[in-house]
Amino acid sequence: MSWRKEERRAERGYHHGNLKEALLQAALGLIAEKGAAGFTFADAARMAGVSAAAPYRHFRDRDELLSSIAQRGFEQFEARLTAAWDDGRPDTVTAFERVGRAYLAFAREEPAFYNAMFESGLPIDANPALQAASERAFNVIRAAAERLAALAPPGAPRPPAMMMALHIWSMAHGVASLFSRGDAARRKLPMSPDELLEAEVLIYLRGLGFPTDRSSSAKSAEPPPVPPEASSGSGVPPGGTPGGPWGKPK
Amino acid sequence: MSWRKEERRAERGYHHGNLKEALLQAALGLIAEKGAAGFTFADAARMAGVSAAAPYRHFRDRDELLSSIAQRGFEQFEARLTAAWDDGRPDTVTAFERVGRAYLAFAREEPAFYNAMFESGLPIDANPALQAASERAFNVIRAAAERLAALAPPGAPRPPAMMMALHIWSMAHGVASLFSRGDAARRKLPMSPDELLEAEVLIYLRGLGFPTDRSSSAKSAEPPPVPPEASSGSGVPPGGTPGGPWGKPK
DNA sequence: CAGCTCATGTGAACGACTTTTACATGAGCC
DNA sequence: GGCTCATGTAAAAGTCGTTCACATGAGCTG
Repeated sequence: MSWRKEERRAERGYHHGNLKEALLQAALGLIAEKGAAGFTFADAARMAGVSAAAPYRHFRDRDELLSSIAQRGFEQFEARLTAAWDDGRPDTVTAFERVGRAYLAFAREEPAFYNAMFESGLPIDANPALQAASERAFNVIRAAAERLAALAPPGAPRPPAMMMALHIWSMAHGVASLFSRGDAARRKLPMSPDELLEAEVLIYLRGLGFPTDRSSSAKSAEPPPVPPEASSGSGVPPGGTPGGPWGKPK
Repeated sequence: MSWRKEERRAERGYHHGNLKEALLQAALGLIAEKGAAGFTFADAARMAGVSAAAPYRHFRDRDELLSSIAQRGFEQFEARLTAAWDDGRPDTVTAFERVGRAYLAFAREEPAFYNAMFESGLPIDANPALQAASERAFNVIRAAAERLAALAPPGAPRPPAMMMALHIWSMAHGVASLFSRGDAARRKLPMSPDELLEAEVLIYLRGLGFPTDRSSSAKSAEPPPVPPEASSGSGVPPGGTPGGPWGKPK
């Protein structure tokens, strides 16, 4: 009937038991609340109920805590993008769009992670592990772009997948940074950030010669695994809105 | 033969004479060097040769100095975008491209301003003057988009200028944030940020139905078929490179 | 169980920063 | 010449990041 280690330690004697994790969680909350710049090492310690010196047993300094959070962020980011991509189902363009929305959703729903990853000003390429994690996340977009490029329409030249990936990334990051968070999010837009990005990507893909209408999707030589009956999934409809990527052309 | 005020004061007696300006300049240098997060009020004071309390005669607090810099940044930004736009000369698309490059050039050449404006985490919409300045800068892009939308090709529906402007802004900001500065700028790209953005915008415009080739400028409303000859061009020719917005279609 | 050891936490201390307060200086005006 | 007010200084309080010597106690070893 003896308690297991974690449970006993959680009752906080002299030794905290989970301090590292507790600090990470506390920091996550603080960053979400006040930004990575305003986040304070001492505050995290206080929130975990330990002295200001305790965190140094688990992190070399404040920056290492921040890096740890960014690292986790990139891992979760990668996971979400991978899930959204779902190996290109039901069709490549739809899945691609879903990745874009997942990007925005992550920026919106995980402001602390996003902040640590992209807005904290910490030198990503100084930390190999961090850089690798960010690389893995980007590779999801890259792989998706690869698949998209592979089914380039017959008439058009095949665009370099790497370039497409960088373009899509910059669009998603730009929209997320400018409109989907904190400051400028209040800027009154004619459409939601999700719609804005979706339209942007669709127009871009059309510019590359991809058919972006579900109706005209399965023409030439690519795998259309799914009949055109659109799943009425929740959230944003998977295709472009009827009438082109933007609402009312008139 | 008496010296004029400024000159006498510049010799620094008890009163500095230009402290406000000196602090702004010092801060600009410090931010360019160590980022807005690392910039320190005390350091700026030291650099100006005054005590740590002196700056409080000119700025309510550290944030107000930062806001002042961001404000100036937006003003210079607007000026540069306006100059780049040059009222749409010699033709709308060319001028539009130039605005994009001006955006990146500003981010690259004025890292301190750009940092204060977009990466310092200060609440832009909390300061009406700042918000207005940022609005004015954006309006340059908006006006350019308006002109572009006005000459929409006959076949295609006319895209909302506001949406176009937001799209272009997000592209420029995304490329600048991700690839054109500090951290991830080291990420090895297949092309320069300038080329990346140019291709992105050109593909986007083509997606809207705009002719993006100078040669076939006033034709019809479809993506022009591309001859397979690829230019291995260096530099960034102002139009789309012949052979499409990217280098080697192959 | 005694005792050892090492990971983990504490408290005190240092220097730097932000901001406030009381005081000093001197430029411009009568 | 003297007044006054903008602009500077020094000192102090409070916070942070960080280090160091020391305390605690969990888990092993016998």
